[in-house]
Amino acid sequence: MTSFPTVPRPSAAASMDDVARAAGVSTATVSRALRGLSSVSAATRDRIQGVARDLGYVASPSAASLASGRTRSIGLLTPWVDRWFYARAIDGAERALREVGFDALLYTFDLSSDQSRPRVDPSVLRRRVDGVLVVGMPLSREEVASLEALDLPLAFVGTGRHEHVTVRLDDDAAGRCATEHLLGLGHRRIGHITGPAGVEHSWSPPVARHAAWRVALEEASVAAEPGWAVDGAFDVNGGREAAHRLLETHPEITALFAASDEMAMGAILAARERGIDVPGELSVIGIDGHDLGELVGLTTVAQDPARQGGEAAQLLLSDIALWAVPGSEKVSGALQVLHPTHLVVRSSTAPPRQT
Amino acid sequence: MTSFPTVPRPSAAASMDDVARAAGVSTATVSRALRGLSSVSAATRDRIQGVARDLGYVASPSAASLASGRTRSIGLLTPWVDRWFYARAIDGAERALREVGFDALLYTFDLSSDQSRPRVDPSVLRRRVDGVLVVGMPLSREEVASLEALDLPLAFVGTGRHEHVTVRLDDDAAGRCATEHLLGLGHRRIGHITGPAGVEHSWSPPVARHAAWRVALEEASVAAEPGWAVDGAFDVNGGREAAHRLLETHPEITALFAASDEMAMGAILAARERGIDVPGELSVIGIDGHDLGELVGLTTVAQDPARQGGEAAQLLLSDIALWAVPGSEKVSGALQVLHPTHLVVRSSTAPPRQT
DNA sequence: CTGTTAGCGCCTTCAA
DNA sequence: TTGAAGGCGCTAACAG
Repeated sequence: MTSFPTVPRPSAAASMDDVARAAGVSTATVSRALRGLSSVSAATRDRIQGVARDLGYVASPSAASLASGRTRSIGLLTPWVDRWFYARAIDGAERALREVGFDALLYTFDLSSDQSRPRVDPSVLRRRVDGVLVVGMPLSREEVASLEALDLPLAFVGTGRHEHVTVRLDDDAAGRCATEHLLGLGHRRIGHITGPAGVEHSWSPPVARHAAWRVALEEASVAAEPGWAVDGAFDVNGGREAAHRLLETHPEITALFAASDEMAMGAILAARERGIDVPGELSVIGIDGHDLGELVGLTTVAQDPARQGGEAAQLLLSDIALWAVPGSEKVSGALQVLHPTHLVVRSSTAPPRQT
Repeated sequence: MTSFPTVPRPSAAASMDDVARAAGVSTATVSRALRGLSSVSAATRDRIQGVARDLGYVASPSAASLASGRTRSIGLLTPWVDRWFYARAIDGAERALREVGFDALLYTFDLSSDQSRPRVDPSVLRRRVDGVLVVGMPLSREEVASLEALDLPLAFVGTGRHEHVTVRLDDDAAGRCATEHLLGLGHRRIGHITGPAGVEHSWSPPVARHAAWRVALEEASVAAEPGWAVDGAFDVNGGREAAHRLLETHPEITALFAASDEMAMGAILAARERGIDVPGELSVIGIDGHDLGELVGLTTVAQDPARQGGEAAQLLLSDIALWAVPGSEKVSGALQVLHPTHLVVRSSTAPPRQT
């Protein structure tokens, strides 16, 4: 962070004093009236509101924060704002916050595949937000600890440990749904593209989906080859590369379950590049319900990230409301909210070709 | 409360007073040292920084804002955070701001096609941000006026009137590039899908691209039928519907230039639905360089919204730095920055079929 | 180069 | 139900 020039700025906006003077009351009463506290008579409240409107009065958030200790804003922590799930979750969260007059502060952190991401240093959030919403960011244990050290309400969307408030889809159900769709079509040799290698937390979406795939196969009495599951980066190119690897080493595969739609799209590109017909020779299914899945006729297990983001924001807000109320700190302590998914069948899946 | 082995948590809210006391100086000196003002000896500065670090001191943004009148944050105004251009522009802007320690406040506004969008009411921004960055949002004249009434530095990305600081691609050049690519392949009957009906501002991207299409055709001595240009919503379905209308009424078209990649993708879907081969019977080109254009082999004129967002943020920051400095208010007054584009040829365009 | 002194604009006890 | 007064934590003159 480099230093930034500072200069004085003229302020010409109406202050609470102006309103108080014009309404013939004290600033304390103005403050109470404008915040809707009950201890103000309806008559004076209305008068004050009228005066405030006429004067175009807008409270200074800085002054209010300084005096009250609450900022009415929350920090949105995310590695990307320009990916499908993240963008939609952020959108949902922002709308829910705006609804109740909370600001959304965007904090993106580099999360490159080369692990060189700067550690999330949440100290900048101190005194700046009333709570933190982590959007789909896989955090290390140390990062989570430093977030918790802020002693602020915390919520997670899309991924998160069980000891936190977390809103996500049911990864197990989604993974089974996808796999069972393929099994139901008659496939037996079903490959899987999971997330990046090295992630083994059970609360990580790709890990849970991977496990669901394995269980679904077992339940169908299909003995999965070890090589049928390959890892890849969680985007189109990651899916493409992974699919190439898989199809190279295991051409017997007739169907493929990718842990995300973007990876599934990558897999479809890879199949095309190898001259493999989808769904004639290879069925492909993903998870997400990506808007552009239709471009390649992608069958998928759809979710609604915006709703998840909105609900997580609301949970966070209620935690914030309870914050500092004695004896009620851990109300929603470790709440896990699982959002529903639904199968969207398009043209990337079909029964296996009879050979 | 019983004693319990707790993680050594950073001291609960060390204030500037604590740092001053521990360093044996006044708070004024701490303030100066920590902000990197030159009027502090290197020795005391280092000492103060050390003490601050040891104490885990983090300045209160509210107090700093209240005292200085500057918030070190900017408002990001946008209709959507979950569309390709917007998400990437926001990402670029956020990173540029974070770089210099500025916060990005996200403000989304509904911009539904039914015109029922709530007017942008910028009064909430008063005293809350040092500047406003409008991302690709077509604002009415009244909305712009109310923004200007804030008397804050203002910048636009992707769209904006000439009297403002605006960063965008060269719509004219991009539109010509796309059209001339089709002309160069030998097409003469070239349709165009522009933006929503009713928008006629020359500073609007779809309008400028439409004009470029018309001029390019004229220069090639092609007399465009009036019906060759159709309007549509700026997304996949808008493009799809528009393409259906166009192909229904003007089947003689052999190529199609859509004002955005998402509309172009929609057009490709429409062609598929009508059994029209792309590029065999119909070439399609868009503008954007959307990540997923590759899924349908979309030829496009690519831009980099993240860079545009970043540059707009920097221009805004320099305007903020100059704010209230006598005689320098309008330095970048009406700066128009045009970013380059480049043609990406894939498989959705080809010479017209010989008939 | 450093300290002193006032606020910035609001919230929040405490009294009335 | 209202008012008076004291901060919240920091910055910005002005001295020295």
